[in-house]
Amino acid sequence: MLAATNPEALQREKQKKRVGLKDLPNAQQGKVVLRFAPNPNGPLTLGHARGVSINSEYAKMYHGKVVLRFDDTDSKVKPPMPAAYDWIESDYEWLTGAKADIIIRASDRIPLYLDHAEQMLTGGFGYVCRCSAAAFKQLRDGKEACPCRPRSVEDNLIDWESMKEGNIAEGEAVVRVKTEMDLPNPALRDWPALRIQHSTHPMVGNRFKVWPLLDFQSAIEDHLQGVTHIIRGKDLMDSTRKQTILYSHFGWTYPETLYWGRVKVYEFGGFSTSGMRAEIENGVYSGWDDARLPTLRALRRRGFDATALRAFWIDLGLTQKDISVSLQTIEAFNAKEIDANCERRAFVRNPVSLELRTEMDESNPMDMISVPKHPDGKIEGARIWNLASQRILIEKQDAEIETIRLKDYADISNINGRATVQSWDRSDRRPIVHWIPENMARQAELSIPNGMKLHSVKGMIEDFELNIGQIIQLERVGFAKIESLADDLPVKLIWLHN
RNA sequence: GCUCGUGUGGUGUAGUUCGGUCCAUCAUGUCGCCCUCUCGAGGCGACGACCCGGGUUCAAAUCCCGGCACGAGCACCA
Repeated sequence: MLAATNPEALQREKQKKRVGLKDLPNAQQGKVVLRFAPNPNGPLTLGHARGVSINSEYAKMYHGKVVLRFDDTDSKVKPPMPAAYDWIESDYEWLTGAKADIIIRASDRIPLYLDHAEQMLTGGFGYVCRCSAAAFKQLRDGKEACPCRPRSVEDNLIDWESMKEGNIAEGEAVVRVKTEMDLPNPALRDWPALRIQHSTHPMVGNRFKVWPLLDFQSAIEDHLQGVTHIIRGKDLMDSTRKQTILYSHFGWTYPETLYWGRVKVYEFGGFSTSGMRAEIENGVYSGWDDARLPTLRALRRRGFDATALRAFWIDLGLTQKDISVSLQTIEAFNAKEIDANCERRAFVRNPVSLELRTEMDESNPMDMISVPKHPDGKIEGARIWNLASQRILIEKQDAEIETIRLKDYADISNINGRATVQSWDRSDRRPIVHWIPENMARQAELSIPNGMKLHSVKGMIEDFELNIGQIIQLERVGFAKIESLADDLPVKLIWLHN
């Protein structure tokens, strides 16, 4: 019966998960222009990485471009940080493997915005408003137009010139975009486009007295750059609506707009750049690359891989849900990415020294052994261990077990600090432990970020071809990166993940 | 309060446009087993979800109505 009504239902296939990002609406190959527009008030964080990853991935899918735009039009509330421009450019490059196609700073382009503001005034779809913010809000909430609204273009232009000259004090005037005053959403009614700021901008000084607000600057610049698709947080949905009104005043077509929800990573909480900045200044954190911070610089320092990070964000995709993810998931992506490139080394925490009694005989005269750099042979070569000293180190915990197998070497019994070889081959199912010959061991300190704290684990590391910056997998411990190798000091390791 | 948005296993995601191929995908997680050599690795397996209530229909995760929950915006910040 089913066969008659719906033949295909008989041979149902398991469905597949779509891989990669959804198609962009109304996108043409080679013509897509996207943008990533951070505020340069610090380096990029894990949260920004979502924007960078998704925008650059779409650009790749459609052979389009990404505009990296610094939205630095406020020098009072969120003053830009001069060093952050370069940081962000290099963070972007690290993450995507290439520089952004176009890089611009809003603060370099103020005349363009002022010019459009003037067009708006001349065109009669904007006006200079001299009401106080509070007074305007009250009128707006009552759907009433403010007294400045019906003034003539000429009067507006006169005030506009005074604003630009610096003859009107901050807060005394603002340029508004005309909308319907009875719009259901009060946030949209005659929204402010430019305001007066007499403070000094760190990049361009005090050349300009009038500065555009984000909604205006961003709208004009998107048009100037030919942006076809905007991907932004859903907290900016009202921006889209405001800007759409402005676009129709100018006779432009608004770009396709997509949104994402808020992301929280359990281990880090939110990502407030200004919050981190304050904590760094207070000495709570050592710097932007402090291992406890969710900045890209900190993650990079710990050994997170850019490809893995991108893969993680692309897998999450673009949804409007507010989500909480675990760092563990990111770590799983990272482990998959780096495992094949990480050599293995032994790191013995809380080392206990044992005397190794081998009773060398014909069958096993070796005092040199070789252990693979990677268990699957994904990395060529071996680590050569010299057993001349006849003393070995194992972890205290492992020393409490009487019969163990020294990984890649021998089954032993451990009685009163004496390790006696029982068999070279694996003879039973005793636990396998990692170990190192004492003469191959070097002091090391592993630093493990754990929430707000930074734990330190001391131990001895296998001293075989260690290099600064190298990410290794400590056998039975996890991934770590070598931070420093000073001659007389313990090797410094920074923890990555399991 | 007003405006807007979102609800699929512990977490994240696919599927929702055009109802049947979905007793619902994949990843992560948890648990278990295996391992001729990392028991915090690797292999295998199991667990676990369509917010609720109605309606339309032969058939609803998918369409309609009504609830509920959560989130965001309502700055002369970005």
